[in-house]
Amino acid sequence: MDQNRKDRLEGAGWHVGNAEDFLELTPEEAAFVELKLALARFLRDVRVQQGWTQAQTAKRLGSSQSRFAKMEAADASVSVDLLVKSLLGLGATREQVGQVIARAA
Amino acid sequence: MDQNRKDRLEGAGWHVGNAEDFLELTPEEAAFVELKLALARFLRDVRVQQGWTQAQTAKRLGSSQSRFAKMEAADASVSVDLLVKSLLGLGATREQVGQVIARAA
DNA sequence: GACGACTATGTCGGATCGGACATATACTCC
DNA sequence: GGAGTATATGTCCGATCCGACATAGTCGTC
Repeated sequence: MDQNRKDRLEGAGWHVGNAEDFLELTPEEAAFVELKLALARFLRDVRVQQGWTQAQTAKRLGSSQSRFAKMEAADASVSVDLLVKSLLGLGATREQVGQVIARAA
Repeated sequence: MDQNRKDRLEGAGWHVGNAEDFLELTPEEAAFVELKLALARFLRDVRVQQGWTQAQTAKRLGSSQSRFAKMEAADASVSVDLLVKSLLGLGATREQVGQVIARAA
């Protein structure tokens, strides 16, 4: 979010924070959800990069469009296991996955 | 395993392979279990480094000694989620976790 | 504004996971 | 060799996850 938008919202009585503030997560919990979000974003990147739809990609992985959508959304019902397995299944390397988690990507 | 040991075993009629060969895993599956093993080893390193027992560490994480033993053993009943959450709970950083995953075995 | 293609959300039944307990094994010290 | 401490293994059952289906929303194109 850019600073202008933040200022406008706060001027209108909103407080702009992040997931940690809002849900009162511990630092570890926050780190975990951010890690999951990073994997989810990378998953979308990989798919879009290859020009596939969610439905195509899900089928390729033996899953469904709806679950794949939840993966990309880092839904609470999606595990890191599933994200990592899916990424590896789409051809991402262990190194890439590590990079994404470490925050470099 | 060093080459001497390998030679001795093969001389005795054993074939020395790896999990992928033995269980006939696909490359992705193999990458996934190796990734899990790397996390498990790191978990043990972190604990030992700090001079704690499994029981102490488990309690600290709100788990049990038996489950923690399974984590360190990368048991099939242990998810990557649990390993990552535990590592973060013990103070490891997201960067460290990423490094461990990215690292060539 | 209807249609088609794509994505998002809600829900369910079966599958897997996780804390707990019991018990087994390994090692040390006396 | 018995006691104490640490780690490993097997099992149970409540909690969570996942594929699937249904359906709702979004975005073009006509």
